[in-house]
Amino acid sequence: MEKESPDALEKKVKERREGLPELPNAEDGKVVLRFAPNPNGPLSLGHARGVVINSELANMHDGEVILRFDDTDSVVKRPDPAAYAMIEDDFTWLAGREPDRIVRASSRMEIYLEYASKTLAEEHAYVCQCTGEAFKEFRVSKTNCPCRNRKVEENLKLWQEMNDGTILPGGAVIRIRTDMSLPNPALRDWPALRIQHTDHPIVGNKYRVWPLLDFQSAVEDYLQGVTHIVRGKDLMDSTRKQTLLYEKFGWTYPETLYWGRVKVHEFGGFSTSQMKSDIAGGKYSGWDDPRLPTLRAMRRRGYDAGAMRKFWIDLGLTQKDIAVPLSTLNSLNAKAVDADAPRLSFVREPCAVILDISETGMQQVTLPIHPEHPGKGIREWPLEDDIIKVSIARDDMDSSGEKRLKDFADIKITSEKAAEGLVGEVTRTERVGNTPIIHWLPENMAQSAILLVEEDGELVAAEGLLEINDYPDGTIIQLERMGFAILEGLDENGARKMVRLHA
RNA sequence: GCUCGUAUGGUGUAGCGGCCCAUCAUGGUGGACUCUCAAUCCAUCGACCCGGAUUCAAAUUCCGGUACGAGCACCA
Repeated sequence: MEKESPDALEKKVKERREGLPELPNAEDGKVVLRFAPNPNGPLSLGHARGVVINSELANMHDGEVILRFDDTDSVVKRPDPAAYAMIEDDFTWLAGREPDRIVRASSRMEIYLEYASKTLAEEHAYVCQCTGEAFKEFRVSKTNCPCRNRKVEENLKLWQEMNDGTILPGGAVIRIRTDMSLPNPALRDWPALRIQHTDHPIVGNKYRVWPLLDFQSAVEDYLQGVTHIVRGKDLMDSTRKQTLLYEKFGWTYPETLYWGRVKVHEFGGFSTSQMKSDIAGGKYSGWDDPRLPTLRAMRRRGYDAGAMRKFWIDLGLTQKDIAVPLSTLNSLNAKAVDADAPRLSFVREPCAVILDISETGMQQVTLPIHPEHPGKGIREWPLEDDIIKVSIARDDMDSSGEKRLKDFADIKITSEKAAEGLVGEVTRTERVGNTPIIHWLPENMAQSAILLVEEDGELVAAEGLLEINDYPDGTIIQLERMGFAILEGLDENGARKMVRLHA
């Protein structure tokens, strides 16, 4: 009765792991992750990895994701008050749900300062008044800095002076007392808080001493009960520094995973601060300028959140530094968007051709809305007169000879009338041979339109004629022979506006 | 300089000592289909950084080398 052959039994098929690997030491339902951007601008494609990985991992383990704004620096990476809401919005769009908790570091300052004075009181830290230069020498020579021996009372007094403004920025810093002979120089008495008198965009001048990332993040992860941290491998030493602090308090450090650097080839050199100044300088129209790698810009162009999630999940969670072409994302996005994208004809830089169609006997042309989904219906282009005027793209005029107007007829250009345009002649309506197919529009089906497209870094508004349609704004369409675009209202001249997505 | 990390087809990725003459995706090539330069379909190309060691058996473990990357900020 054994139906399977012994061979089949031995040859079990090896399963390929789908999606992300399971989190180590994860108890379903109790996992807490966090995504912690600096709110100095909206999220970009690079941040998307953090949103996707963390939210996906939380989904897999029935856990929570915290969106934490690490806004403790008001000098180097100054927070943008408008960024908080943009980031929440970006997060929700990409993750497909809202973060379970939202934490703003700047509104938790009292807590951080309390922990800071506690580390001082318990001799886990000290006030260091050396200059950065001076301390660097102690660090490389593995020698203790003189401030290290200060008594607790003295430290507390200086701490007071740091907080009341007596000590100016740069005058002192709080260092965690680790061990100056540690082999890894990055860990030797690392700085935890510094003085900042620059007003904070959200909380103003209320605080004079602000925590650095390693301290703020360490304390907050503990308070929030974060169980797993996924971060860039450039933060490996942060993990080590923070673990040293956790040990002092008797806390257990979360499981930590790392990813390597990713470079998306087409979006090579964009940083949030660079984009910000370029927008201010008028180089870009705003955060949603189609040339930018921000989530807002990509969303505006028609990128699908699910495709973007798949993109990052497929790249996985490895520590390799990788460079991926945008075409990989585009390929996933095309798959996500194609089935719902109605086909339309767009004639860029149109030129008119006069045609006598009386011999064809055709009164209308019918085309599918989507060639693979006939159920979506058809498009009908009425051809009302014997002499009609059609438009074809200037680019399609380049080569001479016959052309086939898609789904209609083969034509050839016979002459040119200065006023009216070109004059053509229908040679046949049936499809024979392989006459090059071009797309076109009859005059009564054409409305003026512009297509916003990036060409060599410039945003070009390509003028042309779009097939008349009543799809609402935001509809992703496929322009036949050109690629995907999204409908976006009317421009100042009343022309239908489109933004190009990708091929 | 010190410390840490990574190395599988063009690009990503799976692989946790024998199911591996290595997975999947993307890409390239050829073909089929198609009144879109899209989509679909079929076929095909193409990789375990190098050298030792352990083992009956290594992409998988260990050691050394090389390459690349990161940290050593009063940024995050």
